Amino acid sequence: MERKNAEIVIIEDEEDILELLEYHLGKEGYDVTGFLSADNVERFMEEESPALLIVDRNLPGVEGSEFVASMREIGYDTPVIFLTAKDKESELEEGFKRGGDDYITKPFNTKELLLRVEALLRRSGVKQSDKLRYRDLILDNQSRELYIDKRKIDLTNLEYRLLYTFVKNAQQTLQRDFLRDEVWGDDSDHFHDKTINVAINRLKKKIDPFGEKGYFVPIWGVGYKLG
Amino acid sequence: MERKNAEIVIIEDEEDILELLEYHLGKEGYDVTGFLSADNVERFMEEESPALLIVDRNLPGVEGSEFVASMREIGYDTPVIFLTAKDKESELEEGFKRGGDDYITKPFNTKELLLRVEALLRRSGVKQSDKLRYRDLILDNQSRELYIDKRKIDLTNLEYRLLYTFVKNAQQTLQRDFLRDEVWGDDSDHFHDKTINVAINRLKKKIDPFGEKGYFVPIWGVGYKLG
DNA sequence: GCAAATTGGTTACAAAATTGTTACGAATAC
DNA sequence: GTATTCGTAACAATTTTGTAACCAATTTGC
Repeated sequence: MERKNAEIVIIEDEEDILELLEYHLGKEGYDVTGFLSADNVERFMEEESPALLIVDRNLPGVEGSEFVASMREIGYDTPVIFLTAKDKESELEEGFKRGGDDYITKPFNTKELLLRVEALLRRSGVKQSDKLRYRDLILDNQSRELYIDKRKIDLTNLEYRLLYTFVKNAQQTLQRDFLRDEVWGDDSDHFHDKTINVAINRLKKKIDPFGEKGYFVPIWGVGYKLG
Repeated sequence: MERKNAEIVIIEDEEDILELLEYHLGKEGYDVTGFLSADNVERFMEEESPALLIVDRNLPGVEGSEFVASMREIGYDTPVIFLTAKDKESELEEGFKRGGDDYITKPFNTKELLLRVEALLRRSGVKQSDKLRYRDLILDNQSRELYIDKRKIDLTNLEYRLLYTFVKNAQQTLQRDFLRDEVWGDDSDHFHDKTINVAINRLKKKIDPFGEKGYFVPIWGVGYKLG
């Protein structure tokens, strides 16, 4: 069961460790955002609702477990894995008591960290996000949104279904008949010649206003293909 | 938040360790049942539905993680903490992959074990009885009340369920069919077109009388999404 | 090569589909 | 019996999408 693409926030003041974590988690397909202190994390959480927090205990300013406690206080139930160099029993207890779910001591084994992240996401019931990618297009099928370079592009229902069909069948030439059945539904009796053209045209304008990317390549007499 | 009296099953073939665990967990108020092998555990689980399993990896007969995997296979989602003398990375991975939630190596620190048991019970337990947040909305699921900026907003039963469904599935586009099933119940034969619209409309007016916050974004031809 | 034929591209407009709003009354709860 | 809740209906407002007309590009037959 894959749960990749989940959004993970890391709060860690040691930059090399932060980078290491970002690298490994990113490679696994998680969407990682790193912070060097807890300062702006609350605002970020309001906006993004990440699925998991990895928090260093020993942060500058507010201490890690204090931050988590205050998050719990105001109602956030986001799963937390504490990270710490210290190994003292009292600190461990404090971390759990303040709402931590797991505890990993530095230096940590990367494999174990990844396994614990996965296990915790599984247990806390994070919904698997299914995103489809094609070049710089990211189709988030849960929110039914299209992102290009992290920018959200509004699509109508028809446009979304159309683009989805193409991305789902990337590398293939989609015949007009296929598109009609798949996107418009095969019950349509009178199907105008240019309906597909116009729809693709409008889609093109939205995702590539300057016509420089050539997403849709017409295959003459057949249909279209992603390019 | 006390979660004592929870029923815990321990499967451990070394009798002295089993006794030690039974003693400490019992002292904390848990209802503990020990097994020396996985043999009769499945039947016990059918009868008692324990809240947590503590499973030794190195059991006589069926290996611990195999047992857990087979439990998962037939639908049990009971949280599992593995216990093992071994510390090899491959075993760790196998344990997590087969559905374990946590991993403690022998000899273990009793305090840490108790903390991890508590944390896991907390996480897997009363998942929905807490507070749900979305932006400035706080849904207290115990009292079934909505707070906005610490001010209580009275909602009807339907309105609460509707809002709950949205907050529970924030970031997702909820299709009309889904909302009908989830909020109104799937037994409704004649479901009027506009029922959802009107309900959302009323909810909107209550939580955002001036229509300045845009909580509900219509997704044309699909449904609604929190915005 | 060149013109005719065929297919795709573009634009504006109108129809169609969907959502928003309000009022009314039946059902339910108090 | 009164008040609240909620579904229904009618109508308004909005958004989307198909159609048609025309232009551009490509292929085909000669």
